Amino acid sequence: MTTERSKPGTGPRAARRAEAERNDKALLEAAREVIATDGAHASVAAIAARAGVGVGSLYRRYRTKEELFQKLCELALDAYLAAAEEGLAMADPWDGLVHYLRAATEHGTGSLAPIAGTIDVTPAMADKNERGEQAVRRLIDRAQAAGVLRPEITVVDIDLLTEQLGKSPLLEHLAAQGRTDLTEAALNARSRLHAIVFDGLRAGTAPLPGYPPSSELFTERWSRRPPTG
Amino acid sequence: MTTERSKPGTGPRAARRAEAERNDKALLEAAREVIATDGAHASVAAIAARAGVGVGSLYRRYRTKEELFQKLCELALDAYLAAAEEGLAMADPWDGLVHYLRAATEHGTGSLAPIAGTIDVTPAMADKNERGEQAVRRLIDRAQAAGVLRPEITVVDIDLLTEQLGKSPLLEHLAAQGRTDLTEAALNARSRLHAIVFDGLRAGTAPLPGYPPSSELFTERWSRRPPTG
DNA sequence: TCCTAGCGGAGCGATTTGCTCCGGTCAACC
DNA sequence: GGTTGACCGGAGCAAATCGCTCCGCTAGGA
Repeated sequence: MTTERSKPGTGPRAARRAEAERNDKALLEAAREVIATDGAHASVAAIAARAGVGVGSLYRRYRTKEELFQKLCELALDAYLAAAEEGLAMADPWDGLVHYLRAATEHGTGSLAPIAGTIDVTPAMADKNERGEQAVRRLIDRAQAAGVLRPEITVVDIDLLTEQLGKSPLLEHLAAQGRTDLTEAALNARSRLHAIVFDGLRAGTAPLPGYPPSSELFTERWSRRPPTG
Repeated sequence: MTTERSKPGTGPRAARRAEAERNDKALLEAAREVIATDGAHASVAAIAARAGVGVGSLYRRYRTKEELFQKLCELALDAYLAAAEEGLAMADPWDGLVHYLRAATEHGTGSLAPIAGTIDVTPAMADKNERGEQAVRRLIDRAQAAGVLRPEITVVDIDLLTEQLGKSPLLEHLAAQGRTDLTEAALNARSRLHAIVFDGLRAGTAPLPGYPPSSELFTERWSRRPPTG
């Protein structure tokens, strides 16, 4: 990961390096939060301020705003993939699926959907997305084979559900207002909603209405640039 | 409603009046759509353009951008109240609740949540909100008394659920891209998700986790102005 | 003591904002 | 046919905000 020249790790300027790394983490998290509340209009100044660093430090690490956003997406896709694989590692198919859904919706990475279409899709993003999708597919197949997940549910259904639940207007709004005292209550409220939805996913109820959604619904969103401006 | 001097209704300048009314309708619908995609940053120019009118016409009807947004909120609250009363008029308690949820989530009025906190709450808004809340409470009580709705669900649960489902990132994004060809497929996909959630609301499953959410979660969002700027 | 990697943020030009203001249009009257 | 006047669309304004550059400064290592 690091190009080694003259003692890395605990090398000469190790303290600076550590600070830089902390700043990078803060930057990425701040970006997620600001995008969650401001959408694609999120400004670099707001992101830097929230991270507690100067805009200069931001631009030393990312050549452009778009590059930062792309990095953010790649990390989110990594998180999805990791969550799906953790779910697959669990013995119970239902618990595995719920584990994935919880991880994918509760970490806040779903909030960066608004930047879809405003940045270019890097090869890394496409690859990570592909691998994540396959893992989720396995998760679904396994749960349906065990008869615990409604049989007519598709990957697209789950993807759309993840996106719908990943964004929490309430939490984002409270965060923007600085009402950290209500965060715990809001998290509790959200977990109740999610529990309702998970129960709705269980097999045993009447078939869903309509037809299985096409995967085009998802791919088209990222492949196009915004509508001519 | 109109100050009558020299024949109103089919009066002398009736044609102009009709055009003005059409413009007003278009303006309100355009505002909803633009807010859905751009959030609170939605610009008056974008709204006017989407409505197909000049900004001048917008400002003749609303003295300020905030006034337009307030009107929009009042209309949305009217729609909620009407939907709840329609639900109460239905014989079956479950069908009545689902009717309300569908109406409240599918009309797109939920998308204006992002402007919460950016505009002042008018007395009319507070009143309409109060009456709507009471109607929803009756809807919930009735369904729980009939044993068809999970007994631990509260008004706040339902309000949060309405907000969560009211915003459709997929539909808004496709609309922003002008992909009207995919709208029907997106509507189908959304109705499937909603069906899943409605099934999750039905009585007969294990109790929800956590504790009933406090109503403070909702009221606080509207009562405060944004965090000092 | 000096060196220098990395820092924060003032400031740049370009863009976008909410809003005003005015010339043009068209149905209704004389 | 000419006049009127309500209503329209959008050019244009000052102010705010944008992405990004640049530079003076701080603080650890030699």
